[in-house]
Amino acid sequence: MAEYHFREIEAKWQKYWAENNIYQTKENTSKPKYYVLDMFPYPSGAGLHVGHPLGYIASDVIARYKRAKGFNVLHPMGFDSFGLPAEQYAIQTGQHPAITTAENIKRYKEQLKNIGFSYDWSREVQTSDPAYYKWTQWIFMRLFEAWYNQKANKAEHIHTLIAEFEKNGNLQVEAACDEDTPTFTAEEWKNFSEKQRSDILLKYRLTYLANAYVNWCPALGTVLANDEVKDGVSERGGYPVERKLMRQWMMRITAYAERLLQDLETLDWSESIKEVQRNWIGKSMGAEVCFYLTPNPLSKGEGAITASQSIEKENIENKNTKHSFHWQTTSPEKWEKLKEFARNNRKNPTNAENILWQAIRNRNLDVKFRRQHAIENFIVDFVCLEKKLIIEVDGAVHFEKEQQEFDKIRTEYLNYLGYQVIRFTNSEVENDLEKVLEKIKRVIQNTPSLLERGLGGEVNKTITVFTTRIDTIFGVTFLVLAPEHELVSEITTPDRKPEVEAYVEKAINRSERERMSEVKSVSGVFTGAYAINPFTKEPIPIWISDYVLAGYGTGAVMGVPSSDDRDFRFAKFFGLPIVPVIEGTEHLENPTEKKYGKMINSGFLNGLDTQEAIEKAIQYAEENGFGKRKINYKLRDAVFSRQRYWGEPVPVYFKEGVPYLIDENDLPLVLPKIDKYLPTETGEPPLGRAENWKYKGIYDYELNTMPGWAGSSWYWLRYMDPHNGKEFVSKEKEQYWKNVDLYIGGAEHGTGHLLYSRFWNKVLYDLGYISSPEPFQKMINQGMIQGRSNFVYKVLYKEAQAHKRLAEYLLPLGFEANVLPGDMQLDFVHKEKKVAVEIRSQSIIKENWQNYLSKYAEFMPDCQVMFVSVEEIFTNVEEAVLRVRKALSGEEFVQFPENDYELPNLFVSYNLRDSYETVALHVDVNLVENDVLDIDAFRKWRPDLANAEFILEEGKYICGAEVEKMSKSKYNVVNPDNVVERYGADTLRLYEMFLGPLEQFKPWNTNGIEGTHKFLRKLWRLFHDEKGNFNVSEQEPTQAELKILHHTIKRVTEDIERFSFNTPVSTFMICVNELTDLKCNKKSILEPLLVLLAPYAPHITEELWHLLGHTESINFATYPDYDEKHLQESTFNYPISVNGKLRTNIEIALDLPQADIEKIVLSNEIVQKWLEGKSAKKVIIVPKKIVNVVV
RNA sequence: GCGGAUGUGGCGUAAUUGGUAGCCGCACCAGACUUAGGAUCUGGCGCCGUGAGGCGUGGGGGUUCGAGUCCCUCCAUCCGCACCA
Repeated sequence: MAEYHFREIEAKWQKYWAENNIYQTKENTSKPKYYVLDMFPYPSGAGLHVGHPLGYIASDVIARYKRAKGFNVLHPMGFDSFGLPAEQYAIQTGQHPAITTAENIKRYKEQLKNIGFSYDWSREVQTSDPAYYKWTQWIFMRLFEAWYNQKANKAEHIHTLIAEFEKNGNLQVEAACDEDTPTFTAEEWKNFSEKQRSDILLKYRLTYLANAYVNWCPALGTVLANDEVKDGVSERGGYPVERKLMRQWMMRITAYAERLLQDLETLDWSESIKEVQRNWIGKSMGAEVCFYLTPNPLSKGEGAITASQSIEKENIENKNTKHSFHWQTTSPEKWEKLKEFARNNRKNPTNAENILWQAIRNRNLDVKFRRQHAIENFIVDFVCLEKKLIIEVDGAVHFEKEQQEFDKIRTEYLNYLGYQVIRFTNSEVENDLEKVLEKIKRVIQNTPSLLERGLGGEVNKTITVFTTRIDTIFGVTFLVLAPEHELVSEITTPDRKPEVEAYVEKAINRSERERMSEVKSVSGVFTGAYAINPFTKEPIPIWISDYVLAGYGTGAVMGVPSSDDRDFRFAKFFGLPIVPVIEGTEHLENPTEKKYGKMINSGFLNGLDTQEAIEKAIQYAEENGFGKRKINYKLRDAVFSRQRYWGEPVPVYFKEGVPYLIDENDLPLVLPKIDKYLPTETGEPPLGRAENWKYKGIYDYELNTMPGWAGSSWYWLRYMDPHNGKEFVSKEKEQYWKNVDLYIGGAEHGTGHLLYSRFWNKVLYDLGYISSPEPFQKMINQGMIQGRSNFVYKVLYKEAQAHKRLAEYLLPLGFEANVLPGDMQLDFVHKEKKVAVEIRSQSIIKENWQNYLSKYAEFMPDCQVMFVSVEEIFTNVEEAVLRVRKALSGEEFVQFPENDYELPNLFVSYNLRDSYETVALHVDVNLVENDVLDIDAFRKWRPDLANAEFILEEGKYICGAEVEKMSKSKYNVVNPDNVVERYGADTLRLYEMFLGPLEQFKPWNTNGIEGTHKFLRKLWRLFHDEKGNFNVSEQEPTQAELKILHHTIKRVTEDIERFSFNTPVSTFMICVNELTDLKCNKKSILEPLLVLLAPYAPHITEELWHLLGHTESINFATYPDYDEKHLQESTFNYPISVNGKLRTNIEIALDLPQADIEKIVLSNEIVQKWLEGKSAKKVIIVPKKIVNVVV
C-alpha cells in the first residue's frame, strides 16, 4: 500500500475493534478505575452535526489515554430516548414514538461508530427501554417512601417517620415538609383515617402529590419544570407558559437545597456552572419579622388608640381568650361623653329600630349585633363588629339636605375606619322587613368575618416578611404584599376593595412574561390596612404590588425606600415617606446609592455597622418574639408530572383517592398502547386512552408520565451494571466504579440535569444504595461549535436603479426627470413634445395601467404617456429607448412593453456588492470552500438558481461569512459524515481538538482542516519510502531524535493530564515535522510515537502499529514514559536584554558560574554597543531563562 | 443592575505561569517540480521603516531589572441571573 488510504484503513479497524470486543470493559479490580462519561444524548431526528462530537472526541481521547496508562476505563454511551420531539412527531403522523426513536438512535450510532469512538457498546442503555425504566420507576418508589429528617440531615425511609408519628405525633419532627402541614399528637394520628394519614404523609414524602402553581404550557399540553421555562416561554419550542394551579407529582428537591449548595465546593467543576447552580438555589440569609396589623386604620391624632397601646392591649387580651373581640371601638374618654346618649337611644328606640333589633338580636342572623354602639365620635344604630358592618335606620329627618350631607361625611369616615355602612329608611323596615333582612343577610354572607380575615389586633394575625437587611428596619415606611398574598382579601378595607380587586385580577392574569417585561414600571395599590413596625411601634400602610413575588420568601416585603432600589422607586412614585437610616445618605438625591455604613435614625442600632446592626436586630427580634433568623432559598420543588405519553409511567394507583405504589414485583409498569397521542376528550393525559389499563384490573393508574429528566437522573449508575435484572446496580459494581471521574458535556444543563442528578444521587446515597455523595466529580463543559454561515449577494432590481439607468438615455433627449405636477411625481417628462415616461414593475403595469392613465389625464392633459418596465430596462433597455424615440418623433409607438422580460438571477461577489442594491442570502456552506463559491454546484443546488449569473472578482465568487448558531435553516450545518468521507475520522478527530480549547465557543470552519490532514499524511510518509513501500529502520536512534521523542512525550502527557486537548496536536505536528527534517524512520522512535498519538488518531496508528509487526491492537500497548536524561542540555542560548529590551542571544554553557556568565555577557560586542560606554549597574541572570543588563 | 468569562497577526490559536510575544495550522506572497494542480517541496509572512531601529497582546495608569501574565481603572464582546426582599 503506497498511499494513506484512510477510508479503507478506518473501515478495516472499526470492524476489527467491533468483532474482537476491543473496548469491552471488564470489572478487573486489580487496576484502578476510571469512569469517563459523555452527557446523555437525546437522539434527535436531525442527527449529529460537527458540534456534537467535540466533547465525545475529548472524552474518547481521555478514555484511550487512561487505558494506555493502566486504568480500567468505563466509557459507555446510550440514549436519553424519552422526550417531546418524538411524541410531537407521533401526534402529527400517528407513528409510534418508539419507532421514530429507534430510527434516530440507529442513525446516531452509525454516525458515532463512523468516528471511531471506543465506547463499550455492550453497555448501551436507552431510557425508553422497559428494562431500563423499570429501575427509574423503582427509584421513584424509593423517593415516595422517603422523607427528609432535618435532625439527621438526611433522607430516611418513611417508616421511621410513621413510627415517630405513632409515638409523639409530629410535634418533635423536624422535616422538610409542606408549609401547610398541621400539627397533631400521637393520639390524633391514631384516630386519623387512611385518607388523612395518606394526606399527611404526602406532605413529607420526597415525591408527593400537591396542588401547586405550575408552569402550564397549553401549546405542548403539559406542565414544565422551572428549568424548562426560559423568559416565560418553554425552552423547547418557545411556546407561552402560564401559571396554573394543578394537582401534580412534585419532587422535594428543596430538602436538599443546602447540601446541593455546600457540596458544590467538593466538585471540580467550572466556576461558572457552580455559579449557575448557586444562583438557582438562591440562598439568602436574613430574618423573618412579624408585623402586627393595627386594630384600626389609624388617623392622625383623633385620640385613637395608639399602636403601642393596641399591641399591649392585644397581648393582654390574647392571654385570656385567643379570639376575644376588641369591642371597645372608641377611647374611654369619648365613651364617657357618648355613653349617656347611647343609653338613652337604647331605651327609646324608634319603631323601625325596634322592629329591626328584634329581628337581628340574639344572633338571629348567626352573627352578633350591638345597638347604639359608640364608634369613635359616633353612635351607630347597629353594628356587627365581627363583620365590621354598620346598619343605620334613618327617620324623616334624614331626607333633609343638610342631614344627608352630614350622613355622607359620617359614612365616609366609618368607611375609612374599615366599616361597611348600609342604610334603610324607617318605612322600609316597617313595611318590608323581609326584604331588609334579606339584604342584611346577603351582605353578611359576602363579608368575611374578622375571625377569618383577622383585621387588626382584634385577632392574632400578622404579616411576616423576609429580609436580608433587618438592620434597616427603622427605615421601613410601608409594607408591600404580593397581589396573590393570602391576606390581601382579608385586610383590604371596604372602601379600597374595588381598586385592590381590580389590581389583583390584573396581576394574576398577566403572564410571567408580561410581568417580567414591565420590570421598570411602578404599580401598586393601597389596601387601606396598616401594620405596626415592631421596632418603632409606628403604624405603616400596607400596599400590594407586582414587584413582590408570591413565590419568594413570604410573599411580603418591608419597604425600606432609603436602602432598597425597588422600594425607593415605589415610595417616590406613590409619595411615601423616605427615612434615611445609613450615615451619609441623608442628603443624597437617591439614598440607595450607599447601602452599607453606620446606622442612623435607628434607635438602639444607631452607630453600629451594617453587620453588627443585623446581628443585634435579629437578636432583639428573637428575644421579643416577633422575628427570627431565617435562611431562604429560591429553589422550588420540581414538578414531576407530564401530561404526555412518551415517558415513564408513574408506578402509582389510586384507591379511594389515596395514592399507593404498585407492588415491586409488578415493575416495570409498561407504557400501554393508545390509539392517539393526544389528551382524552375529557382533558385527561394521553394515558387515559389506554383501554382496560387498571392496576389488578380494578384501580386507576396515575395517568401522568414522568418528565424527560427522570431517566437521565441516574443513568451513570446503570452503566456500571447495565444488564442487572435484580437491582438497578449491584453493590459490588457500584463500590468499584463509585462515580464519574470525568463528565464532559454542555453547560446548558446547569440548572436541569446536573441539579436533578445530584439530587437523586444524594437521595440514593442517604438511603444507603450507593456510596458517593456526588455523581460527577470532575466536569468539563465543552463550548458550543457555532455555525459559520456563508452568504451570496443577490442583486435587486429596484425602480430607483432602473430610473437611474434610463435617465442616462432619456436626459440627453431633452427629458426632465422627476417632474411634479400637482401631487404626482412623473419619472420623465418631455415638456416640449408632451411625452411622459413612467417606470413601473412589469406586474404593476399590467394590473394598474388604467388607473395610471386616468391620473395622468388629470394632471397632464393632452400628454402622451408610455410605460417602461423595470424588467425591460435591465434586460432590453435599447428596445425601451427605441419606443420612446418613436413617441418623440410622432411616429406610432407602443405604449407598453411588448414582451414579458425575465430579470437575470444575478449575484455579485462579496467585495463588489457595495455598488449594487443587494440582499444577502444564506448559501449552503458545503458549496463553498475558503469562502469561494463553487458556481456549478450552486446552480444545481436549487432549480431557481439554474440560470444564476455572477459578477466575479478576480475570476472568483467570494462569499460573505458570519458566525451564527448551527442550524438547518441557515444552511451552515456540517455533517461529520461528510468530513469523514472526505478526510477520514482521524483527521476529523484531530481537527476538532486542534480548533482551540475545549471549553471555548468557536465557529466551525473547515478551512483549517487541510493542515491536520497533511499532518497525518506526513506521519504516514515517515514510515514509507518515496516509492510508498513500508520502510522502517531498526537503527539506534540519535541523541537528537531521542530528544524530539521525549520532548513530545513530556509535553503531550502533561497537556492531556490537564485536559488541554488542542496543544498536543501542535506538539505532534512539531514532532513529525522535526522527524521529517531528520529523515528519521527508526522504529525505536516511531513506535512510541504511535502509542502517544493513538488516543487522537486511533485508526492510522493501529494500521502502522500492525505494519510494524504487532499482532495485538495498539489499544493494549503501554504508554511510553519520558526520560529526562534525553532532554538534558549542556548549553543554553541565552537571550540577552539591556534594560529589559532584547538585544542579542549568546550560547553559554549551563554549568558556568554566574560571574563568568556576567563577564561573557558584558564583553559581548552588541551589549557593549548598548551600554554606550556606561557601566552596568546590575546584571540579572536567571539560569536557563534570560540575562538582563541594567544600565 | 448583579455575577462570571473573554479580549494576542487577515483567521483558529500558542507562550513551560513574571523571563526571547506570535509556536502549530489556515489564508496569503514568492519560488521549485509539473501537461495540469484542490498533489508535493522550499522560502517569506505582526505593524511602521530602504535601513539602523521603533512600535506592538482592547485603552490608560501602576508594581518590577523585566508584564500578554500581577494590581488599579476604563472600554468592548459573550454567557448566566435578575423587581430575590
